[in-house]
Amino acid sequence: MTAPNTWQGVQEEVRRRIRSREWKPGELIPTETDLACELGCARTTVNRALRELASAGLIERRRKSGTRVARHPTGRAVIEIPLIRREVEATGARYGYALLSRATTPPPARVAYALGLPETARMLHLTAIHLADGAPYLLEDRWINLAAVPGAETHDFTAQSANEWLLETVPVARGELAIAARPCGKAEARALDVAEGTPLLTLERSTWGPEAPVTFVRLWHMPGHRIVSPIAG
Amino acid sequence: MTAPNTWQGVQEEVRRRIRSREWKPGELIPTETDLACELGCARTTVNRALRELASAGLIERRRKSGTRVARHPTGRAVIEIPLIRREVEATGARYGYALLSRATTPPPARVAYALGLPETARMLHLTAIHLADGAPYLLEDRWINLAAVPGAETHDFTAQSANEWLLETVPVARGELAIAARPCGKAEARALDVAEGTPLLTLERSTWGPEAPVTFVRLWHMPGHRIVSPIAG
DNA sequence: CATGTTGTTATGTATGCACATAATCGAGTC
DNA sequence: GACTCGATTATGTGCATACATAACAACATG
Repeated sequence: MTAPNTWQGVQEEVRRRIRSREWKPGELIPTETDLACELGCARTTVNRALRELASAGLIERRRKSGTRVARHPTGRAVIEIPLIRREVEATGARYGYALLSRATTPPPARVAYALGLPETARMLHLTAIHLADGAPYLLEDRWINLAAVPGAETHDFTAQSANEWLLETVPVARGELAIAARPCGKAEARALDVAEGTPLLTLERSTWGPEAPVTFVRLWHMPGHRIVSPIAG
Repeated sequence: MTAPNTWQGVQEEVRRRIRSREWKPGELIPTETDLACELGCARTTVNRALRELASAGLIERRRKSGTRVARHPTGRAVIEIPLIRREVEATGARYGYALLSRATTPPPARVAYALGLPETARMLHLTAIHLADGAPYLLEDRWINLAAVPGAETHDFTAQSANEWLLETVPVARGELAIAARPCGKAEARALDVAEGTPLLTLERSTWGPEAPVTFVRLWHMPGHRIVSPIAG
């Protein structure tokens, strides 16, 4: 084995030794210093290679104790959350958007709970549909916390989706995603032109700004929709 | 603002400037050298901070052109894929497992297609149920490529789930995850004790070894199951 | 005008060194 | 024996420097 001399090379070599069971799960691997010496590169280089492997979950590191091969390499899938418009356009289809309803009302319990807001909070409730080549693609059911985004009250959402407007307007600090399968209700059936009760994939996103909750949105996908992503390992 | 002097500090400062719109979306930010000078640290430190921000999607970097704030900060959710046993035990419940069926048959078209195998391939078909405190938790419908994992043919899967055995036995190179909502079929209804047609969340995983496809598995979750994960941003 | 050639520049990476930090081990003390 | 406290050690990080590489720009040449 010639010296790789790049952190990618080192990483590949370590991956190989793990795959080939040369280093078994749970086993301690050589120290950074030893590896650097063996592979003929600097410790910094080994460090970077191992650091990324650790964040990928392939190895576990603890100061002083050393580095060991993860016992149960817990795979992780990274799901990208693009703009819906981009998602549609990426399939080659023409994107369309229409606002279906708009109202300022207190949130239902499930929304208030998800955002940690009182049920008396003033919120803007929007429903909108996203189209691909004129056909329904996605139904959006959104609640915006007016205390956190006062501008939303006067903004016109008929041309641009709340999705895009919020991204441009409000800095997002953190969020949470929940994926579930739900039966299509009456309202969704009408909007998506689907039989009531059809299993639909729904995504729920809660997002928080630096201080206050910003928005909660439930997205209803069309029947058969799949979220696909590679698994890192 | 005192000099942070750590890459986390630099990162936080950059995040702050982006959040506060001091650097606007699409805008070019100072070069690493300039930032290092301004913040009173080495370029290496700035580089690390920016590198991680780029991989988080908050900024976009190109050689020579420089670094700019991402126009549409594409959030990403990281879904952990733990051992099912661990997932159950993490809820505090007692884990149980039972093999339901076992057969060596050629794969149906959808499985062959997902793995890129001919429909004449020899595969081991297993169905099994995972229990939490004795109640159905998850139905597993698995296909194993016997050409890639010959040992599976003689292995006894009544005690240990294929999930765990494969993880310990076969090195995994890459995989793909697909999430969908499906109506519960007749067989699933019987195994999970759920009404036929109920919307169920299904996960499909295809995994490949260094050379050949290893296994395809479809997991049927109980009604109402949610996959929850934080969104990085 | 089209096209290649050469600089310039910002990011990407490797290296040697120093010190920080956390965890572990073992000696010494009560 | 239990406990405290330091020595040891592996990882974590910062810095200065050097060179690599990609991309853009400006110039030169047919």
